[in-house]
Amino acid sequence: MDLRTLRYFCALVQEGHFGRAAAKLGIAQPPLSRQIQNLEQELDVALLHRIKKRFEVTPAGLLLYERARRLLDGADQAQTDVRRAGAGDLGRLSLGFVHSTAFTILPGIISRFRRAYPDVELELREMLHNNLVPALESGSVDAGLLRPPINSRLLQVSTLIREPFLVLVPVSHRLAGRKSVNLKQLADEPFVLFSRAGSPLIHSRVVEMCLRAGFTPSTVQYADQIHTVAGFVGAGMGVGIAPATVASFNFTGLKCLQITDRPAALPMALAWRTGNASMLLRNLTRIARTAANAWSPAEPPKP
Amino acid sequence: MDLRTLRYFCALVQEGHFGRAAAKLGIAQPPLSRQIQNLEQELDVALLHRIKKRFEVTPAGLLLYERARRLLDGADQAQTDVRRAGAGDLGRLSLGFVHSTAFTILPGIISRFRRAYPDVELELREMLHNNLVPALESGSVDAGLLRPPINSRLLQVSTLIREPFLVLVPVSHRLAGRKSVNLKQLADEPFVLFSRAGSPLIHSRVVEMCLRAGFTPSTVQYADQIHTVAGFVGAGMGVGIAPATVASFNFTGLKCLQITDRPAALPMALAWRTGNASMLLRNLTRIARTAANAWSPAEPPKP
DNA sequence: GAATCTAATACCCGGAAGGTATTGAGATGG
DNA sequence: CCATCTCAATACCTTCCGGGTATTAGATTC
Repeated sequence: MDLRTLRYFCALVQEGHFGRAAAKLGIAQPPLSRQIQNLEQELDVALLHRIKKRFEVTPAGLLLYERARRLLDGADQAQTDVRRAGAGDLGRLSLGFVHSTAFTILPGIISRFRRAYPDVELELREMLHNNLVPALESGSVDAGLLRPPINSRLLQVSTLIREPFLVLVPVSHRLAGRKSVNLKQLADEPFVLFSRAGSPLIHSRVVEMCLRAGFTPSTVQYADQIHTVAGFVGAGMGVGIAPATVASFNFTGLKCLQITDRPAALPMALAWRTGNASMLLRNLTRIARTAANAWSPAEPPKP
Repeated sequence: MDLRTLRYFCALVQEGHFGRAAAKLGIAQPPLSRQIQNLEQELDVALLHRIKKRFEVTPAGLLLYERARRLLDGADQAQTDVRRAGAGDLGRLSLGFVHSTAFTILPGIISRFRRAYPDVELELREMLHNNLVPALESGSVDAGLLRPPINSRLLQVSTLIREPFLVLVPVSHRLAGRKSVNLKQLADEPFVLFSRAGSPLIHSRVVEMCLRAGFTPSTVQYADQIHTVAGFVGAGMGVGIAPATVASFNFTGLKCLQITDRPAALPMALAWRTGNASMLLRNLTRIARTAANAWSPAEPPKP
């Protein structure tokens, strides 16, 4: 009992006529007659009540017809779904991300991906960097948004955006009126710094760029996240250095100034396991690059 | 995409190994490899991620596996169900019956049939004789329990039981002590008669047997149903003649006497449309005959 | 590096599915 | 009432697909 035979039987029941059913199926009438006979023989059931060169469908035949219809519909559906899954516009994709991406590149990726692939279930999981990397390696997460450097030979990394740093000063600060500033001008300022524990990468980058400018920042306060840093600076506790995303939040009480030293920007990357050929992933990386191109640090996330 | 191919693919996914899957399927390994390749080609989807002589199932493959499992299960189920339907122990059967059978042969048939064929939905429809016959002819009812004569060339009739008639007398009656009675002895009695309108067959039979015994029954009261007749007799309104089933009700105030004249018994038959080869119907007729053999007029219906 | 295991490839064979021609039984219409 | 038409079944042929065996190529293991 294969699907072709069932298709034949359904056509026959629908048409009520061997010749028309055969024509509809694109075959000749004798093969259809034989297939139906074989089916009846295989099931050992009279599906048709043949009476005077015509026939009516027996109750068993009617039952088979209903079941066969459902099976055929299911098979068609399965086929199209599998095709779609293979093309990457049906399925499930889990995307891990570190907290800071939620304010930069992630929203644009999500909305674009959802629009382009509404039938892909995009599972979003906020994770710490150090948990996300092994999750990617093990395959429990398909793709991850996180900051390089990523030291794993199993993962492929594609940098999406590079966020420049900005200097934050309270509105009352002597430098608040300027558009840009040289780091050396901040040598004697009290600093609100990203903490080593909460944001080790940014912490080291900020300290490093200050050292390169010739001074060690004198820390008045540590903070874990960008909002906290901005809040402290806005409260007049000191100056700060933060990724450019901070400008898009419109915090009150502070000004954002460009840095003439042009220290190395902070990259944000998409990472996935090497050899993952899934079209879902491929589509996500494409979408991510598109979103990255449309992203600008000073503006709120685009659709 | 036919069921065989899906079966192959499922086995492969389950075994995770071409050789073992092929062995399980009872075929050699090369044909299996080829079938899977053909399937991938037909769907234009990579179902397996082949990596170093081993493979893992892609998301699309996993989706196909799930769908295929369901389809295969559905096909198996359909096959067994259709076989059962063909054998007559799965399906739906409608049985029409006239009121009077509900106290005689019908209960035994129902309980036996339900026990023997629990998966056949037995649809019971009480109908008037004159509606039941055309319903049988049109096929809207598969079988009918009713009293001959049935004048329809389209229907086949099988008499199940023959109910003798009994005489009913009030307990205070002069004949109440006897076991049997000759009809002639009732010539001058007031009669409670089945009405011509409500029970034409019994009415005519009773009148006929009285005429044959040499008298016309003088009617004191008409009644439509057996309960009413028995009630009136029990109330002392007169004597009556009724089918033997009356004895099984244990009405108070009356006695049931056999009739030495032995008038023709009242038949009850099963009827169905000629040429209906349904196994459901065949099973029902067999059950009905069994139930009829076990039936006795004086006792309450047997299981 | 030899042995072994696994999937893929090459090639052959048999059977099943499809096609054409025909039959035979009913229905139809003049 | 007979000729014709219709429709499913039968007979027979052809083709192609599924399965088998033998072999190859690549990877792992001892």
